[in-house]
Amino acid sequence: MRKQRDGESTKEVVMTAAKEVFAERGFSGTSLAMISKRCGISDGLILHHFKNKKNLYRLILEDLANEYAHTVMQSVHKSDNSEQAARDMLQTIFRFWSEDSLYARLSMWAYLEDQTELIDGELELTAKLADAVAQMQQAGFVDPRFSPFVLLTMTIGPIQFWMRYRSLFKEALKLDDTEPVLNQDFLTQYIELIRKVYQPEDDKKEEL
Amino acid sequence: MRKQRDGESTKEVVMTAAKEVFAERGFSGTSLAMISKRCGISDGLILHHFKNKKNLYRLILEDLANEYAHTVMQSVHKSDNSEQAARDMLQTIFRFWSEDSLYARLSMWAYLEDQTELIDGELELTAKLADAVAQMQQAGFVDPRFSPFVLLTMTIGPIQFWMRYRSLFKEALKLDDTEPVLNQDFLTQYIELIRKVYQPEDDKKEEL
Amino acid sequence: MRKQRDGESTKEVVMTAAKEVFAERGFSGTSLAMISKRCGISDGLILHHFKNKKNLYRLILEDLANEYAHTVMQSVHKSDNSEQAARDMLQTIFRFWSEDSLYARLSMWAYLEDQTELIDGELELTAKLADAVAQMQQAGFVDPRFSPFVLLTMTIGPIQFWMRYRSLFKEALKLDDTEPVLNQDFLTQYIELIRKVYQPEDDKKEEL
Amino acid sequence: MRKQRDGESTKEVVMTAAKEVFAERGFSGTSLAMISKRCGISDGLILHHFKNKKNLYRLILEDLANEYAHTVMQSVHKSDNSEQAARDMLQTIFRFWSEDSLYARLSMWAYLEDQTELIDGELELTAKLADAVAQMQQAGFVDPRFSPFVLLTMTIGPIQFWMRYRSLFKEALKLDDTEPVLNQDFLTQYIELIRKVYQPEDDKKEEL
DNA sequence: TATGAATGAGGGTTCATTCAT
DNA sequence: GATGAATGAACCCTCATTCAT
Repeated sequence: MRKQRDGESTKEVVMTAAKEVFAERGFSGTSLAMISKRCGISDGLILHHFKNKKNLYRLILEDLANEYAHTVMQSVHKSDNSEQAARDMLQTIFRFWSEDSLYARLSMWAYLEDQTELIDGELELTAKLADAVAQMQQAGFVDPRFSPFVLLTMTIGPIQFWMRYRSLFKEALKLDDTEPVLNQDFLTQYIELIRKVYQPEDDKKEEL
Repeated sequence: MRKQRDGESTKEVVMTAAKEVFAERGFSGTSLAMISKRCGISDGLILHHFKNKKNLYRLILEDLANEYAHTVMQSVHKSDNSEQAARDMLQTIFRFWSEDSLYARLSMWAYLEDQTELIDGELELTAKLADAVAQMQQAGFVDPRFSPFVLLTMTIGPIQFWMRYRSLFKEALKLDDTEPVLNQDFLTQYIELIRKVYQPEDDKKEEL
Repeated sequence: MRKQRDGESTKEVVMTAAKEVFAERGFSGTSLAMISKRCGISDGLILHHFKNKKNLYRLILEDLANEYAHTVMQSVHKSDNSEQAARDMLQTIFRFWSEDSLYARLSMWAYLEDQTELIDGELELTAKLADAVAQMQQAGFVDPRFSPFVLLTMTIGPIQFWMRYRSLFKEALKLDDTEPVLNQDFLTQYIELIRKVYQPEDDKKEEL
Repeated sequence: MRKQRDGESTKEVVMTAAKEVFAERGFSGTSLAMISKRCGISDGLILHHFKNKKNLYRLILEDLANEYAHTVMQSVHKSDNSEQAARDMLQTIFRFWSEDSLYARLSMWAYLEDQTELIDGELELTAKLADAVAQMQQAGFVDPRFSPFVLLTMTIGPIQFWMRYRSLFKEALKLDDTEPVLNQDFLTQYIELIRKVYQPEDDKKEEL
């Protein structure tokens, strides 16, 4: 029994719980009863505040999409085309995907369940990132032979893959490191490889 | 009405239909009625053959895992550590993920829904692939500074990412090419980039 | 937000809206939310003023019953037993049923839903009308062979039937007239027929 | 628990019960639970056989409409334009409305709840009846000054009105007769009045 | 007076599963 | 092997009503 009568806080409590459950079981695997149970708020009240299940889901996805876009965008804006700036941006993206597994899972669910809200949020972001890459190409920092979206694919793809398969790797390869160590290890090598990927061929000659 | 009394063929028909529907809507988003409708076999009979819904799902995932492992393994075994062999293997993997979207989707569903059957199938495979990479490192074909599992991540991650986001890229970057063209285009650049990733630093010096 | 703090006007606004919705969808087909939406007053406040849904319905029916009784009664009282007076009364009843479809519908709903308030209102009225008919019989204006309540049935029954089926007739008989024309047309013939019904047999002989 | 496994009989049982409950409380006032309770068949099974509530309702209305149309039509076809035949038809209609109150109530509910199935059934019938009246007018049996649909209104309207208000009359006029007696009494007078209504003016002259 | 937060019951419907045929 | 009748639980949602503000 909830007698606080504070709609705004109730909404927040529900959304937090819902975000978790939706991340765990997806839209159709989640019942209002589950959310209700997790946050102790009757499903009737949840519907009262969010109209219906789909709408609640939509709001959560939008929320998350904004958060992601905002975080990444900020690190893009701060970038001054220096290598360090680029490296920082990669770390931001990496952290977002790795630290908040909610986002990674919800994004996947949304993709599979044809819920386009999150995806739409990533659309704009992708265009921006591609643009940034193109600029870096013009500035001569990035290998110009490859199209920006292929480079982006080479950049973000491994991060998502890593998030999904790291525990599998641990098992398959009988690695003993703890996950944070593994993560750090991966990140170091990953950044070095990304450097290789983006590096113009000319650089190598110069390096010699 | 099916009166053919042929259990085996019935099973196959059901599994084919179920594979499609499960790939589209996941486990909890799929009802036996949907499968029944798609293959024209009463849900009663489906249960008769497969005991219950979960079991049907499990069988499908196992089936698929075997198929994937078998296909990829074959291209690994044919490999003679030459660069061409490596390139062939990448194409095989790429084709598997891109041409049979069923596998890509089911694999994702299984991951999200904590259904380990598919993942287990990929486990063994991953170990094999990592092993192959290690051998290539020892043979001097692959940059030895990176651990095999990071290299694998750099290899397969982009493919999966591409599968999922290619239509998004098309929209975001206002690309006019048809999807097959886009695919081929990507594959070409991707292979070149992978070459860059795997290439030992020494090679570059030699190249000069 | 209504902050007028005028209970009386609020009540009226609610009742007007409620009357409409109840007339359209009956008691169990109407929700407080519908009424609330139509008049812009929160359902909490509606309950505050009317205690509960049933009570609101009851009040509306009573209201309407009074209005009907009052209107018809007036035209009965003005009657001086002349044929013209009788004709006027018929027109009054006809107009009430045809022009204010709210009454016709609510009366039907009330009957079907075993809500006796309206019916009770009509009870008293019916007795009065029967009495009037009896007096006209004694005065020799009306065929004395028939009991007043059968005559009333022959009088009001067709009106209600007409209200309900006129659009059906229009369609079934492919009549092109607009509804007002159809109504007027019907009324003219109807009054003539009612004259036939009430007319004492003797009159006809006299007519010759 | 029903273990008879006879779909056809189950359907019948459900429809009989549903017809009663729908007649009592209308569509939106009836819950599947009520029907389920009355016939002892789980609501799940009801839906299994009838797809959904609306469909069940529709089937019942169609059923009833057919029955009514069939009954009345038969008595029309037997008619040989004689007065006796016409009288028989009236009795048929009267009996249908008075004996099976289910029809009267369901027809009213359907009208109010905008369920057109029953009404549609009556449409065709009305056209047929109007046609029959027109023929009798041409044959000189019926007063030609009135349009058939007004005459029909004068005929059927009172019957429906009577069904609805007879108990009210009993109370208002303090009649002591039992309802069957009252019914018979009404029918006799009603038929005589209808005779008056249809009778051509000429007849009266001839009568003299 | 007026709102809207909160509840619990019940609405129609879907669904996996069992079982008689 | 094959069907579909039958069930009961769960699902999302609506609703009348209560109550804190």
